[in-house]
Amino acid sequence: MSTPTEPRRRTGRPRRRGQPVGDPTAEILAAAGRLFGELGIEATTMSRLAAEVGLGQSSLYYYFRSREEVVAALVAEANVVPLALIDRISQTGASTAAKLHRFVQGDVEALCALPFDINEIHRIAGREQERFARYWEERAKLERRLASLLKDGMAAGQLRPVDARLTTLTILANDEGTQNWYRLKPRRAREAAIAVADLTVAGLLAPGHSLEDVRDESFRSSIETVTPRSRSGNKEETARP
Amino acid sequence: MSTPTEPRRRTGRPRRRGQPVGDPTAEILAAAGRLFGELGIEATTMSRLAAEVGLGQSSLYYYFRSREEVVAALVAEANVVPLALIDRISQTGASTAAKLHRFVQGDVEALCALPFDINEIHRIAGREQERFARYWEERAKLERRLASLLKDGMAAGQLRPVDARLTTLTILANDEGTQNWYRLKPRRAREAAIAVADLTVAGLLAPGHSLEDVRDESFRSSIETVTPRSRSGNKEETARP
DNA sequence: ATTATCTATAGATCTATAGATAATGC
DNA sequence: ATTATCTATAGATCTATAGATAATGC
Repeated sequence: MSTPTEPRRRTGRPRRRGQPVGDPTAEILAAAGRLFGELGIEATTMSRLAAEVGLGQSSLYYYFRSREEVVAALVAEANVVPLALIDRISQTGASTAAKLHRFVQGDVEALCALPFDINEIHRIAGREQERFARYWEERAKLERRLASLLKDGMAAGQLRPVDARLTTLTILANDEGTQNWYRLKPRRAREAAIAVADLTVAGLLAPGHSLEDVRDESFRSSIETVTPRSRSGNKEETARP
Repeated sequence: MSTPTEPRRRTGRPRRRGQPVGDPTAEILAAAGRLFGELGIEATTMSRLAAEVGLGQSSLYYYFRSREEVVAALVAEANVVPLALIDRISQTGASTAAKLHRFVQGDVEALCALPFDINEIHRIAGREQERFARYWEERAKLERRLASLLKDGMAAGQLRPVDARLTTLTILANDEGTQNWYRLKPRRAREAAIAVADLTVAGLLAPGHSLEDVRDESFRSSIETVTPRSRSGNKEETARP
């Protein structure tokens, strides 16, 4: 519970095998994410998770009250990255279409960088609406942001008129569906992310606007932006070239 | 094992509670599909499934060698509907864009009509490539069909030039992602299916072609086609209005 | 005799708790 | 004394099998 700034010495009975770490909470969560992706959430047991971080099974209960709590901790993270992404892009001075292009590409890449299947998270969070109220609030926020982006674009005449809400849900669904096939394949994921962004933007541009122009603007504006969008939420990933 | 034409009398010890049925295999599979969707595949136990069809848990083993076999039987069905759909549409005389529109709309609707989460099926089938070889063959077939449809459209100048394979995968991923949000919500699913089809086709049309024209042709051609695309693969579904 | 079910249960997990124990810190 | 681990285990499942049994059919 103290500051994790330095690799501080910890007391307590030593582990039977394996290196003592600082606060293992983060390590446990990272391992859980990996295993959730590898084996599926339901199939990941506390024993397996403990083995992954070099602890005894029961030792996990020192850090998490229950298995459910581990799941909840990861569920909580799922909407954070896309929300931060759309916030950051919104502050940009780019045109709506370019913003949309950047969002879709970034969202697909971010989802693909998650170690677990976002669709499984949805399913689990969906089964217990109250328990995961926070999750659904953030999801709703994300939807509102994206919908208002679309409305801006329509008002400006850059996007053709569509049902903003329905299109929002479709776009997010597309991004998530793509995750299924390109998760943890950074190179192909980037390629796919651009393809999805192209398809989405081209599908929404009003007549007389060219996808090429939007792409150019999107890539240019994403370079100009200060940060190259750190994917630091995900330690396991090697940076793509 | 005999012909299921008439509600034939069955012998054997009677069920403790519940109606005797003809061959319960189909009923078991239908119930399994429903439960897989409701509880998730991993969380569906043989006890729960047995209860659902009014049998004792161990009686299921008279029809299926193992739990895995039940899963495999449902996995096997997942690609059948979209494959049949693209075959049927291909034989039509419509333009490529209209065919594409019809396929996407039909695919989304068909996926949404499945009682279970197609993404979960993918995950399970993906984990054991050899065991589900048949599944992946059919999937590959579906991809080939769709890719060649796209190539036709590009050759005819109706679609803008894109990477056919990458776009194929993107389209299928989009359809599947949509399933996550509209499964078992027939009305909204239809609306969403049209939205996805619109977005997809608009995103691929070459300059000078209008989405409106394609939509008109798509709807017209789908009415002209003999069958209104029975969804008979899925007995539980009530027809939508 | 054959069939389709049932009851009972072995064996394998899995979660979560109780309580012991080996470190460090005071 | 406090902390972080361990060992051991209760209690709850879950899958799959063995073997009994109540029907029908011959």
